[in-house]
Amino acid sequence: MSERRVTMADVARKAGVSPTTASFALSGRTDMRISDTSRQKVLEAARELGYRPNVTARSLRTKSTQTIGFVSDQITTTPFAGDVIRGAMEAARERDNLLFITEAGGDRDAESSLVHALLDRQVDAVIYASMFTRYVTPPKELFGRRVVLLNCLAPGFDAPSVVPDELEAGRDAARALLAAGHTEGIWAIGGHQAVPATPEGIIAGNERMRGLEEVLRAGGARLDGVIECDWDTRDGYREVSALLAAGHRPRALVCLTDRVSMGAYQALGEAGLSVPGDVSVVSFDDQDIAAVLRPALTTLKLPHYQLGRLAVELILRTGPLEAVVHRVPMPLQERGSIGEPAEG
Amino acid sequence: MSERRVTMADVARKAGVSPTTASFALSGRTDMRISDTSRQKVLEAARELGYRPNVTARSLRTKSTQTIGFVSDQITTTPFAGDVIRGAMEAARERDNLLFITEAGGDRDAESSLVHALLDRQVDAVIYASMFTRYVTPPKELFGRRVVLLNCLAPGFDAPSVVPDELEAGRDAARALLAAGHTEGIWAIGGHQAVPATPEGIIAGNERMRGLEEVLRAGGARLDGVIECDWDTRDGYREVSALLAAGHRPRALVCLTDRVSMGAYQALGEAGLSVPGDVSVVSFDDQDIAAVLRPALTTLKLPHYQLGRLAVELILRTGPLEAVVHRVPMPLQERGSIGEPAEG
DNA sequence: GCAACTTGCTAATCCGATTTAACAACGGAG
DNA sequence: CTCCGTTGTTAAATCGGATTAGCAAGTTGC
Repeated sequence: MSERRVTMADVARKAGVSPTTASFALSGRTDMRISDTSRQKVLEAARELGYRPNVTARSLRTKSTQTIGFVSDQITTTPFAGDVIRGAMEAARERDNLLFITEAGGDRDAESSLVHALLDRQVDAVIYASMFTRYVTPPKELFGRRVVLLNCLAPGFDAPSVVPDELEAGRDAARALLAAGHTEGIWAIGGHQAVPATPEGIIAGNERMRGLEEVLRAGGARLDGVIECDWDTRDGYREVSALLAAGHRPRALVCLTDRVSMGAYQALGEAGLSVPGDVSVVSFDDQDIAAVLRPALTTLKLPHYQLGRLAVELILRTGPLEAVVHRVPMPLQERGSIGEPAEG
Repeated sequence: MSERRVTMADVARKAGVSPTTASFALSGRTDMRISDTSRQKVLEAARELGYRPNVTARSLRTKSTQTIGFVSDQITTTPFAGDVIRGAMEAARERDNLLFITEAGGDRDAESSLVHALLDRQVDAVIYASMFTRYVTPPKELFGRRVVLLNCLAPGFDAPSVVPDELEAGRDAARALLAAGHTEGIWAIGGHQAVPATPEGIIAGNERMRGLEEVLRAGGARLDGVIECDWDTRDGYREVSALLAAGHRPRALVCLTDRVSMGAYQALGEAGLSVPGDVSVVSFDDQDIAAVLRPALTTLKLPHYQLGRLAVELILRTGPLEAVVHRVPMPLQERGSIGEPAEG
């Protein structure tokens, strides 16, 4: 990229010392004896020439490129991507690292090819990311490499995972309802089980429900029903409409995702029921719509930024990576959709 | 990253030739005479050992890292980011290049620091991107470097720009209305001028209006009025409500962005006017909401993916980059919001 | 039969750093 | 005065490839 860069040799020449001395002076190693005067001369020369080390050349010897590869199935479409990448990027920058961002689009061959491209560039580690929490099988090229699994799990693959703490989020949803006084008339919309159209429910849905049921039961509250459905707005609308049409009068809805909540709002509105006056709603994910709904939705936020950040922080810790599952808290975004139980 | 890689020396040894011969055989250069038998032996050995060249080491000599840096002000929040990056990434992959993605968050110091980090890693070129079209001053570290400006303009800075063709989009909006028979009762909402809260209007707003007015006039149509306002949903709602309250009865609205269109829909709905039966609406940007509004919005799409793709394609073309402004067409997304003029 | 070319291959350098091994110069101990 | 240990510095090797220069062996031309 044009204009010869200043090299260490240039600095050494200007300072009147050998490249070796310049190297030691610049790296600031104390185990090699460099006089203060030499060190000053080198530092001064480097400053004047605007010297910056060539990371590529250095890495040839040191084996460290201060570079991390990021491979995901999808970075576009989803609201997930931006914040995860920003979290990873900021953590990387704090330690003078840079990120190669790639996307395989779910294609195994593309994935292998991308991992090769990353390894050919000697990345120090690879983040293997999924856009929703699920089980994955990383490409064989990653075996034995320094890898962190982001938002996914791979039993048998020797690497740490970083995932949202869905179980605790389920508990927190229950606690939020209990704290507002809800003990009956509670329904869950979206259910434990994933149906094919909602693969993101496989892990998230199950754990949210487990946590929810555990704390409700311990708190002496009752879950009147669990409605299984896909995780889209129309599903929430349809199921809640049906629920009301069947004569049920819920006091609180636990919607397994914000899109379902949005559908629930529509159904409740049509039935003349207000949130949270007649029915409280607590949700999960904190997607964009959560804040713009009226009333704004109380929801347990997927900690995208923190997931990205922690993945990089693990990588940059010294020492080998342990195959542990790190669960990142999903903070409760308290907004206006939970109230006291309606009378009657 | 663990496990010694296979080097070219390994391949040469296995093939029983010198590293030099192996290098020539593998690079497939025809100007160096290598016998077919030697070439075969080398290729065979490389295949068996699973040899892959070390791009980092190679770049030390060749000066090319097959790596491009991407610096933007913001990659999160905005719907812009995902598609731009995907376009850039896919174009890069087609030519065996990888992207360093960085975000400066509008901070000049961070920007300089990031550019340095990129240059230290010997990137072949840098894409300097803005999240909305505007004039920028790239950091001085980029002077004399191979740079493409994405979605921004920098007069005096010797680099090509890639921007949406807003002027032609304005013309196309006019053509779409003319084609449906509209010649009067046409109002523009969002105006030419940017107000402080809507910096993205500075360039986009002006050019869209210029194109619109030019073609409407040439087509014998009349623009009844231009309403200046910020580019948010509430602004569209307020201005269109006011317009109707003042007794005007528009036949077509040209909304300068989809968010304004959404507000206009609300105002029209409240006034009992239907789209497109009573009032046609044409818009710009094609944000997520455009497709989910009822009726779905006919809008001129910001070509994010194509912008990213073209930026990389320019960089990967051989030869010097010319400081030309490349305008990428904004395709008309024909949906349901334009109809024949209402009788009246 | 000998110079002039080809052909096929390799030794040696280079790219820009880091790191190992060794070498002067000096001071103190014996 | 020699031996030895410090101290400060540098020559040389190394990392993994690309590239230049040159060297043998075989062909061709006359």
